[in-house]
Amino acid sequence: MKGERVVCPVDVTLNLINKKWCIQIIRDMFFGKKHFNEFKEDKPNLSNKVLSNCLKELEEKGLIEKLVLNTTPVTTEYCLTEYGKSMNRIVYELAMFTLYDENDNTYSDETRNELKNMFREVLEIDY
Amino acid sequence: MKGERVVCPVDVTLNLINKKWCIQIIRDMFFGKKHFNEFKEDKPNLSNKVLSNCLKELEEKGLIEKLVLNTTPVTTEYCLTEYGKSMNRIVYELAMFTLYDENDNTYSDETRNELKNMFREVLEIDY
DNA sequence: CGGGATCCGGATGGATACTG
DNA sequence: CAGTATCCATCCGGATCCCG
Repeated sequence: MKGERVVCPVDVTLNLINKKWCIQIIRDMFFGKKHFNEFKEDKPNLSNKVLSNCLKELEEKGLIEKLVLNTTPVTTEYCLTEYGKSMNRIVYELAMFTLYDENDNTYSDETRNELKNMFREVLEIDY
Repeated sequence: MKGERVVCPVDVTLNLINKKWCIQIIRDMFFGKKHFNEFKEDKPNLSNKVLSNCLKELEEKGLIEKLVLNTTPVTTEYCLTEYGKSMNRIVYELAMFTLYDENDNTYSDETRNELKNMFREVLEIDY
C-alpha cells in the first residue's frame, strides 16, 4: 500500500475467499441453503471435490460451521458463523454492482427492483 | 436464485472479476497506479503473462481502458472506466470487512483508522 | 522501459464413478 | 445424502527470451 509496507486489508479479505466458488457458496447460505447438494444446484461446473475443498477451507477460516446431524444416512448442515455473516455487505455490493448498472439488460425493471429488495432483506442491509 | 431461473446478479458481477488478480489490480488503479510494472509491485507471484491476460480481460469487459501514449519508448497507461470506477463500493467493503474485524490483529488501532479514512477518500465513499 | 511469446512444472478445477 | 478416489484439462507462476 504505502511506504510503511502495511498489508492491504483488501488482500487480507481476499485471502479468505480466494477459491473460485467461495462467494457463491456464502451467498447461497445467506439464502438458506445448508446441504452439500444444494450448493451444487445451479452450478453445473462445480464438482464434488472442489465443493468439498471449498467448504473445508471456509470452515478452517472460521466463516462457516459444519454440523453433522445424523449418521445413517449422513445428514450435514453448513451454516454461516457470525464472522461469515459479516460478509453480507460484500455480497450486497457484488449484487448491487449489476443491479444498478444502467447498461445491463439482464433484467426487466420489475425484476431488478424485486432483486434489490430481496438482497436487502436477506442480507439485512439497513443503509 | 428462485424458481423463475433468474441469473443471480452476484454471479454476473463475479464473471467480470473472476480472474485471480483482477480485484487487486482495480484496487491499485483507485490508488493511482497506471503502469504495467506498478501493478507487479507488492505482488511477487504475479507473472507478466498472467498480468497481461488479466489487463486484457478487464479491458474487454469494459472495466479499464488502455492508453498508448508513446511509441519509442512505449508508454502505456491503464485507467478505470466509469464502469470500473463503480466497483468502488465492492473494494470498499472488501477493505472494511478486515478493518472492522475486532479479532483481526493485523493493525494497530491507529493504522486501522488511518486505513479506513484512506479508503473512504480514495474510493469516494460518502455513506 | 513496456510489454508479449514460449516453455514447463505444479496447483487448481471438472467429470465421472463409487462408497457408507 | 455427503462425500472420496481417480483421471484429465486448464490455469498459474517462474524463468527466459524477444521486440519496438
